[in-house]
Amino acid sequence: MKFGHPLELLVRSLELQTTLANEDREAVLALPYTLRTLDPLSYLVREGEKPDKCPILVSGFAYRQKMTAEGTRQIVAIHTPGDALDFQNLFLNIADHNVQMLTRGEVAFVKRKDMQDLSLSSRKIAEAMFVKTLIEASILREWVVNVGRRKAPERIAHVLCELGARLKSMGLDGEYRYELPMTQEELGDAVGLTPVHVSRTLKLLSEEGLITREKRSIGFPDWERLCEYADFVDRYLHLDVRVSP
Amino acid sequence: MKFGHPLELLVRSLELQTTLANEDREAVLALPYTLRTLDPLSYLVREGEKPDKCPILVSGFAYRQKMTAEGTRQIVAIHTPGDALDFQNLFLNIADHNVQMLTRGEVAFVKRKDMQDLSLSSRKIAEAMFVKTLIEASILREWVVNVGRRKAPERIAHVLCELGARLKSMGLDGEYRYELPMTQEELGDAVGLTPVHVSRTLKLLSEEGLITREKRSIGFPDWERLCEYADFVDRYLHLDVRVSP
DNA sequence: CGTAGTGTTGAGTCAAGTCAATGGTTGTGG
DNA sequence: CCACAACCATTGACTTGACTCAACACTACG
Repeated sequence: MKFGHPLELLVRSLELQTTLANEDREAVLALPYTLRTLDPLSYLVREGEKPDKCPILVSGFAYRQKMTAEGTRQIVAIHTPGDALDFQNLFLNIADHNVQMLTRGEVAFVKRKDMQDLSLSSRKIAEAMFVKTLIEASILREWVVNVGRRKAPERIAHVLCELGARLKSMGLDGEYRYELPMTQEELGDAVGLTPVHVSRTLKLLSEEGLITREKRSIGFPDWERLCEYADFVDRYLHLDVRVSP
Repeated sequence: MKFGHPLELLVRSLELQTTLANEDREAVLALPYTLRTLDPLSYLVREGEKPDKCPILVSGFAYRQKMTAEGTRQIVAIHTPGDALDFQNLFLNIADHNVQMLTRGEVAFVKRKDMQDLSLSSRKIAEAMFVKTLIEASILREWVVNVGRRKAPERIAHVLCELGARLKSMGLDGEYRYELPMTQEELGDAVGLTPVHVSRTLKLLSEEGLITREKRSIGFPDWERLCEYADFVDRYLHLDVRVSP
């Protein structure tokens, strides 16, 4: 999929929940930015730092992460193209977690100041940003549930469902198949399991016929059944909910 | 601790991170509200519903919760007096989780419309609300880490630290002792453990001299040591961070 | 005084972790 | 173009942290 303007996906993402006026769309597309291609593991935000730029993911994947004192890592969010990676930093001065590239990909860096001005100039855009933040919080709540209360197979199935639903909502991948953008170790860090157990669990899921695998490409022979199995209900993604005008 | 006005704690809470002008403070205190005393388990927000009022916790404790299909419960947030319990609903139309009273307490209900008008009338207040939302998201990220990557003793110690730090920041309880506002079963639902294991773990923590217990009152003989043990670093609470003007 | 809601403790089980060896891929540099 | 290294995934054997089931004690309260 090709886009004329790197920020077009951001607009599309904002418009999933909010209706923007033409001038709002244009204001977003008029944002000055620097486009860079980054390798996996590149840091976009570092815990403890005060960032002055707002990165927007144009292609590839990124994730949010925190380390424990023991040295274990927990991935707390996965980001897909079109996601703004730090509305946070517009209003909080110190990053409380890290943001890194998951795959190779392009990022548009917008100056903190320009982003602030944009949100000040249009109430619609400010609202859209707020809504996006609320949805991120909603996803975090579901992750707490996932990690706190579901067993390994359901837990992994659940993130597979979430990723699939989110990719589909942005029109980013085929219907019932996508390329998992991470290693099993990273998947484990996202769901609070060890890589070994992730491997065994994926094997189990495909033995049950819930998924098919070919390298890192995951297929979903029966999407409904998998959602049922994983206790995946997409309400928390607020994909179809238009906010009142 | 006694307050003249039920919404005074909300103002104080907002002012932890933001500096409000006098007129902003007065605008908040001028909000029309209905004060009600609610029993434990009373629902303030129900998943799937579209709420038309914005509850603000005046006294007592509340929590956010989601149920899995299996019937297990996960508590995803605990709220202390002064917390607004749904800025969310100002901008998202369908609740994706439940909010309930944890203890008996008072709640001021503000009309959704009045709250929206307030956020429209003052940029400072809108910003303060946004900041509060971002901090809730930050706490959620730490909860994902807690539940996903820490073992039972550290995990429970961590929430004890968090509650202590938050209560202290609002001047709501003694220095190094507070009354735990929940049963061990509820504590377990907050950290993804069974009540039996919570009981054993609390016992272990007090045998290690990390906490003292008397009924539900928890004491902290060596706060620093407990924080160290629990890997508790309060940065994610953004307590002392004033946002730039 | 009985009952319901808590918290505690013990014994046994099970899910997930640990450690370790093996095999497949990819990419790189001689 | 091959050899090697680095990374990733898989599998087996064993350990352990947390769960389950069950019994019992304590308290508050009608």
